Amino acid sequence: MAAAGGQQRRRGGRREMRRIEDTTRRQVTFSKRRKGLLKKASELSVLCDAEVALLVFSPRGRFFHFASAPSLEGTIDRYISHTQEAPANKKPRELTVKNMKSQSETLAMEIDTVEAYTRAKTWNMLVARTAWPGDADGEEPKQHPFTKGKQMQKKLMDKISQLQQQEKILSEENALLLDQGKVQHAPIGAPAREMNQNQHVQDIDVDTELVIGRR
Amino acid sequence: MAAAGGQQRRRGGRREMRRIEDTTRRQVTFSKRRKGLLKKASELSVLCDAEVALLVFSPRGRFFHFASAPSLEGTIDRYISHTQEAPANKKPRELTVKNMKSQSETLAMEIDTVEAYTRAKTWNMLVARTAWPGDADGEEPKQHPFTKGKQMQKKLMDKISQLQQQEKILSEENALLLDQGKVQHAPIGAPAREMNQNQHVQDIDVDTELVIGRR
DNA sequence: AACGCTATTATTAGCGT
DNA sequence: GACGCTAATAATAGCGT
Repeated sequence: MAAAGGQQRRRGGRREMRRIEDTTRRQVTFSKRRKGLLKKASELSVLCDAEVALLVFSPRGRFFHFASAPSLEGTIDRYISHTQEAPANKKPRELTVKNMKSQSETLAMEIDTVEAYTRAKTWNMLVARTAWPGDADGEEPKQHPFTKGKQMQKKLMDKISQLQQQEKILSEENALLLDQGKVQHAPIGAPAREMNQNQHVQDIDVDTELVIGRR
Repeated sequence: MAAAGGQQRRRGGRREMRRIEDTTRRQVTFSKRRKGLLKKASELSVLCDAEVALLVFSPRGRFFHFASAPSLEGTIDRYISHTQEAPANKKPRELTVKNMKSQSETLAMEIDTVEAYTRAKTWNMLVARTAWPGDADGEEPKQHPFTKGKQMQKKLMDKISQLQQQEKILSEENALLLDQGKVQHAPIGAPAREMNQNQHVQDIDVDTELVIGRR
């Protein structure tokens, strides 16, 4: 039976998982969900003693982030290290990144880390990445051989793979271009001096209104 | 009504926001919450057209991540740019967009490589490296069991739908970009010069609700 | 150890102010 | 357009299997 036009809009009901077209709603939702996401991230890190880093760019380019570690860079750095040193099977070359430690200790080092990262990233973009963070305990990333064959799932997986590839390819254009735009130079203006591990959540953009946490 | 002394253990009840001491529970919780967090991150990116990157290191050092952009590096890179360059500083995006065209051709070749590469690595990428929403494993040190029933299939189906959506969107975006060839659609360092330079109402002091554990 | 179930809270979309 | 409220779903802790 068709509801007589008076079908109220579901509150908090199931949402269609696709871009909200209405600008206002999208913005409101972004604000609310961002808050929730940051909270969740924080909770995960606290409850489970995990290191979590979250980066969010709003559609308008404003940046928000959360990091359970003292610095966002620290976690990113750890990630880089992870990718760089995972499998020894195909280690192309020792990059400068190798020298880059993890966990910043001083500001200078932090900056240095960023520089190293930039170089590493640049290199990564130019050369195919092959390092896989499969393990951290010294365990080698095994190639998975379908323990239990579920054909249906495999099919779906394949479909996903295909779609992901396409998605990746399509987006690669933007990413690649943008990256190439700045791989040329990575001059760290170094106006990041004031960054300390004051808060784990921090605003970076000028206009940003991030600031979670309490004063 | 006053609960009789027999207060059952709350299911899903309010949790104390501090590290879970019990190892087993912590691990289980980590698995569950990680899954949820990744899903949330995904939803935010899709619904609000935001670029989201999430990095998670388990206490044991295993790495999980989510990135709405094709590559995690891409988002990290964008973040670096943000920190390095003040919003006032405009970098020549024109060149970037310009390059896009010429790069598109080269890209075709790249794509082929990437495709092959991806195909080979897809499994691991999906399962071990990229923890996309729908992934529900624990901290298993090795590979993904990945054999859960219909729920899994449903997740996969959902993922497919999602990817199809994104693919469509990306196609449109790319088409638009390539067509116009000078549009400043670039989501990077979004030009917000006219945005809200004068609305400093509450730029700094906003959310004080994030404080977890108490409200 | 993992999966599924379910009670319970948490999150949140829409709306009014 | 931010804030608070409410309805309705989503997330999830504990437990059984």
